[in-house]
Amino acid sequence: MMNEKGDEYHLHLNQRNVERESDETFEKAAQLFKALADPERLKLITILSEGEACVSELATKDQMSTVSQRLKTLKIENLITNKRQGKHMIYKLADEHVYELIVNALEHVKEKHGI
Amino acid sequence: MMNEKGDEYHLHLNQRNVERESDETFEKAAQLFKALADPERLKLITILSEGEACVSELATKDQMSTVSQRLKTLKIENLITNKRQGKHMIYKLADEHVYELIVNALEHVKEKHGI
DNA sequence: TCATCAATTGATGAAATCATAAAATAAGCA
DNA sequence: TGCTTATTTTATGATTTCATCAATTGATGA
Repeated sequence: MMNEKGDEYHLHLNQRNVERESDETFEKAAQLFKALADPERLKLITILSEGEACVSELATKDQMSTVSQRLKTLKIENLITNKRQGKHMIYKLADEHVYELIVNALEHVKEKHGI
Repeated sequence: MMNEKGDEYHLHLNQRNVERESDETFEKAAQLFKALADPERLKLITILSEGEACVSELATKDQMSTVSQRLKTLKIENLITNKRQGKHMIYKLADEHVYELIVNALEHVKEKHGI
């Protein structure tokens, strides 16, 4: 099959705007996505999008440690924050922005995979 | 330290809307995020946001294989599409939606990490 | 067939995940 | 204060999953 100009093909790109973002930014963004790259962590965020909750509300007794670890992962990426209230540690979303990110992803998934 | 109601704390949640999303959806969304969880793949998407490009535009000769693999990862998640044009395989973003997802993430990162 | 461009495969090393057990933090009470 | 319980976090190690590089294979056009 032929294309418009024989086999010639080059440079559709408008000379690289990429460098506007630093390597560090890409690195950090990748880490953010990594934190989101787990269905259980996504569930946690979805739950927290309805309101704050403490760890025992988010986990049964035998999942505690695992859930706590997941929350830590999310916290490191500033996706959630926590505060202590007596014996409880209460978690909530860092901001609405976070949830929108996930809603977008869920939409993309439903659209592209046709769920 | 005391909180408002002694040590009592419970259920700030408005009864779980989570189940509106199926496990499958969370699973797929997590896979999507996984595909985005790599700085090099994010760079590729950013480059492609400026226009379509073939593999050799995206890679030096010795990176070809690696770049090709990254593109495949992105394609599996329907983040990019490709078409053949002669010997070249030309890639582009699946839709603008995709890029917005990343822009959101970059914004979050810059805001929270203060870059 | 030869040269170019891209995709796939296989081997290797690095990283994430989960469950278990131990430690930290806070509160209640004698 | 010291002891006990409730809640959450951290450390450890086994397992699995991922990324990368190099080499091979496949596809296209001359």
